[in-house]
Amino acid sequence: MDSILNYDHPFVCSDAVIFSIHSYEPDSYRKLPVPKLCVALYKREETPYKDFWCLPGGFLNIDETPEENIKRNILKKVSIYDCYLEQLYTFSQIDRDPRARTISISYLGLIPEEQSHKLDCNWFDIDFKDNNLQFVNNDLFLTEKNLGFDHADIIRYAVERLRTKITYSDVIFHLLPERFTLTQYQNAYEAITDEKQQTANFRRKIIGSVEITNDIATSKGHRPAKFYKKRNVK
Amino acid sequence: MDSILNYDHPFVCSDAVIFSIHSYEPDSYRKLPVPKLCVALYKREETPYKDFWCLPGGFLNIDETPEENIKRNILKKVSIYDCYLEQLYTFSQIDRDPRARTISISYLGLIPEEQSHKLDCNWFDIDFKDNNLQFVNNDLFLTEKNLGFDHADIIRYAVERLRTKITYSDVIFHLLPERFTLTQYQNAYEAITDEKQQTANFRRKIIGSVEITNDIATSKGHRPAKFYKKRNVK
DNA sequence: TGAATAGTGTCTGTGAGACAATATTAT
DNA sequence: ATAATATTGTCTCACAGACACTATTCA
Repeated sequence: MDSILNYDHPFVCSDAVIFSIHSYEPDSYRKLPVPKLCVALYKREETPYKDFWCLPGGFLNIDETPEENIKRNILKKVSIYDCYLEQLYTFSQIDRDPRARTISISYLGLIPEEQSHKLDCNWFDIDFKDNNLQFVNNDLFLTEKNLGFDHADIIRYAVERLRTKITYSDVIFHLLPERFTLTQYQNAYEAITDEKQQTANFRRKIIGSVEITNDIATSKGHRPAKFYKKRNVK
Repeated sequence: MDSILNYDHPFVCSDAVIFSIHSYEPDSYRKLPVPKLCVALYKREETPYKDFWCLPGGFLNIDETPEENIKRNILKKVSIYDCYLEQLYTFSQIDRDPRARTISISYLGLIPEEQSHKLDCNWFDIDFKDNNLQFVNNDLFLTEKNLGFDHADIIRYAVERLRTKITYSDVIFHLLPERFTLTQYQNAYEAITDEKQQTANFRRKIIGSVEITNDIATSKGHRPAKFYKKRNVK
């Protein structure tokens, strides 16, 4: 037993890909009409990868679980104190960290737009150009090469997981407010898949997962939408 | 940087849930007519969990990847030198190993029946009683409590993953021989899901994933089945 | 009234599920 | 012929996709 206790073993860390949807209303500071899937990044201030943009995360202490660790680190690095989180994949290329041998337990996180705007955190819209991700925050434009470590790989993997998962689960509700219009729902879906849906078909597909409320959206110059909420029955 | 290099950090290990399908032909040493999903276990010879049955796995060295590590350990502990493997989940309860703080990167493995019989390895049929797994190898009967560590949790998780995955992917072919009858295919599917399929419907569902060969099975007293193989086009 | 967005109707094809029937082999 | 397993046919229903249509608000 003691023999295992002092052999040279890898370090463990966590990294989280936290997504939100940013809508950019026409009356917003930007004129982009398309809702975008976006990700929370922070700029590293130490070597290695100083000044590169990274996913929030950090080294796992001996007395904490990876879930506790990632929560601690997303609060510290992107100011998010609460969001949906699920384990994604464990990345373990030998050379993924130049400081030491590390493996990273990655997490997928989701947070609704309204909450995301309240945080001291840099959100980057994700553009899917060919097969390469690009990241945009106002005037800041990043490619995969501007990200530290293997974090572009992790984000790519997280996008795939999210796209798959919205087809058979309810996770998309973690990106929506408590009450939402079906257009908001469809916008979120399209932002994730990067594919337009036909409204009538889309609504038939998802109508069973929501229930209508008595609230009605305010709008200008057109018919206002009804608000829905997640249906909680199985 | 050096500061990270000597802090007390968790150990990393791997564990593999390797499945096969055992058919038990009526002329076999057993009279069970139902094909069974089974899992490769070995009996631990050291503390902790001495004499408990465990998944093959071991501690990750500083210079190997988890994939290399799990391959090394399944060869050492259940004599499997080659099989399909994919990462499953990383288990990390604080107290999962009484020796030290460890996290385990788990893998899902699949191996066809003919290969499984050639190995020096104990295969346990899995019975799904209520919500509790039971494991049977001839006269040996195990419940979840006879397994070491959190390995019953890991097996449970692996079964779920496998059940989900056969509905949208081709992984089931890793449990079948190169050439197989559609009855073999259906048997494997039913062993995994623990649910009977209607043959006509099942065949229509999967017929696009296979192509027929010129070979015909040998059989006694009834119509022989045609052999199929995996269709390799996309 | 018209612009703008919300929301619905209909047709078609595909595929799953239930159930019944036919086909082919060895004895 | 019969037993035993392989293999196919038919009907129904649910749902996805394409596309055209109607509804409601404010200016």
